[in-house]
Amino acid sequence: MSHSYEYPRPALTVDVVVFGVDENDLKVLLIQRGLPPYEGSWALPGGFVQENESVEDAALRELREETGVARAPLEQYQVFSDPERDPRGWVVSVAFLALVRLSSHRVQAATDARDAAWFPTSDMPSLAFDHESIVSLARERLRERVQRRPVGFDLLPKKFTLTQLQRMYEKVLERALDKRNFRKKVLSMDILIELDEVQKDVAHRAARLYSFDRTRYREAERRGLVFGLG
Amino acid sequence: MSHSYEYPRPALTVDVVVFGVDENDLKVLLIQRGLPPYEGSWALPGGFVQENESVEDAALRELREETGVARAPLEQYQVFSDPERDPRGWVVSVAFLALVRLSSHRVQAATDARDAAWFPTSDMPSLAFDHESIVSLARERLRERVQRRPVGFDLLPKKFTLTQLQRMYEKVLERALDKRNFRKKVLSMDILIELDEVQKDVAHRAARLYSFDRTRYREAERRGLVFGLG
DNA sequence: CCAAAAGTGTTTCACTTACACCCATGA
DNA sequence: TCATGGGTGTAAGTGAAACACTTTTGG
Repeated sequence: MSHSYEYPRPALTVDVVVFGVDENDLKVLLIQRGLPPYEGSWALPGGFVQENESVEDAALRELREETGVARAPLEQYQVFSDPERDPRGWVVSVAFLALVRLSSHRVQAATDARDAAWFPTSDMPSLAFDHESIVSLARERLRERVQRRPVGFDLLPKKFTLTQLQRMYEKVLERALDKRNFRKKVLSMDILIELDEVQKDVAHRAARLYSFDRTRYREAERRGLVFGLG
Repeated sequence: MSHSYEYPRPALTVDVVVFGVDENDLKVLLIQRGLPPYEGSWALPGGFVQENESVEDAALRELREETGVARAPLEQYQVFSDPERDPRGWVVSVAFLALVRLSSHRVQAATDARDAAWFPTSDMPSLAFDHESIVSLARERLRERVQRRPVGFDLLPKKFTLTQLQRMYEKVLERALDKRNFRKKVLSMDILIELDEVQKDVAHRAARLYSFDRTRYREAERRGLVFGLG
């Protein structure tokens, strides 16, 4: 390693794949570009990293600026650095995935973006740059992640039914799960709080609500629990 | 995202944590810096990414230049971007891990390096920059990786005994494994070729040699095998 | 009373774990 | 002949998977 100023430097960006789920779909938040290149195309939210911040800070900042999402668990998962990936020249991007409660956020187009909207993963427009590969790798990572870490709860409302939890897993994993086995397993981990509350406004028997208890999760983990679901 | 030339740019480097095992230890390849900052300190091999290459290319190139290792499976695992991490200023680094057959490589100090040597992970010097965190995260990743993907074979000679395989796992995972269960499991996957050859020059019964067959592994995977060991 | 989803246990099977002795070889 | 690691099988236990009916509620 020599003196850094001797070397040409890339532009450094972050791209964030923001996932949410509703009753029907796993969705990704996209923005429509307001500037060239790819003006008018849909793309991932993201932008340039600044000198006084880490890439994590930059991803959070862009998330706030472009989508109004104030805080979300973020995870860095891959650097995209093919020299040809950006027509403007040498632009290296760090990809993140973020999980949000779809219900709690109203999206808002911001700087540089003409529009912002949620798209079901099953029906997405074609994307600018190499953003399609970035999204498809993100889905892969999310699938792995959700099975081994209790991150799926970040996609649900704070209070949820076991059926909502199961549906979320089924959408992320893209396969059906057995109801009884699923419930048995989740409950046996002892990481949920059973609330004295049930669903409202449903045209059938109201389901019990639960919430994820991170403290209990950490305790269970110390006692030897290995989280695994799906 | 706006025009990239409007933005300040970081220097971009790669750092490679090269792992090897011998009969005694899990080891990491380090170089002793020949230039400031941290002149004389031990550090990870690595260097600046060039404009016409991806970070993967850069990692491979640095590996070749600094250690003589021509090809090794490389995996990107984290970006380190704390603005304070490098006293020279804004230097963002992409960390890789690489697995090599210790026996097949003679290390050689190269450009910018005063010396290069293998250190047991249990007895490493203190390192330049944030390289200690980079190494400790790499060990974590290696542990996860080796249990879920057949990458450990890259640390062994092409022909190995089941005991060597087990010892390698034990060093990486830092725990003892049961001999009979380990053998049963590995062999049941049907991904090894049992050679008509045995160990040479040992002062006891010579063990049978095996080799890993990637083609068979891929077939087994298509048939539904989920690799898991340890 | 009907539609819709909530809620609940048992059996089977596969896999993991624990465990100890004889064998082959070279010194 | 001894020291050193090589090589082997079984039984018990644990966790995963398959599977269907009754209950509650609102409309």
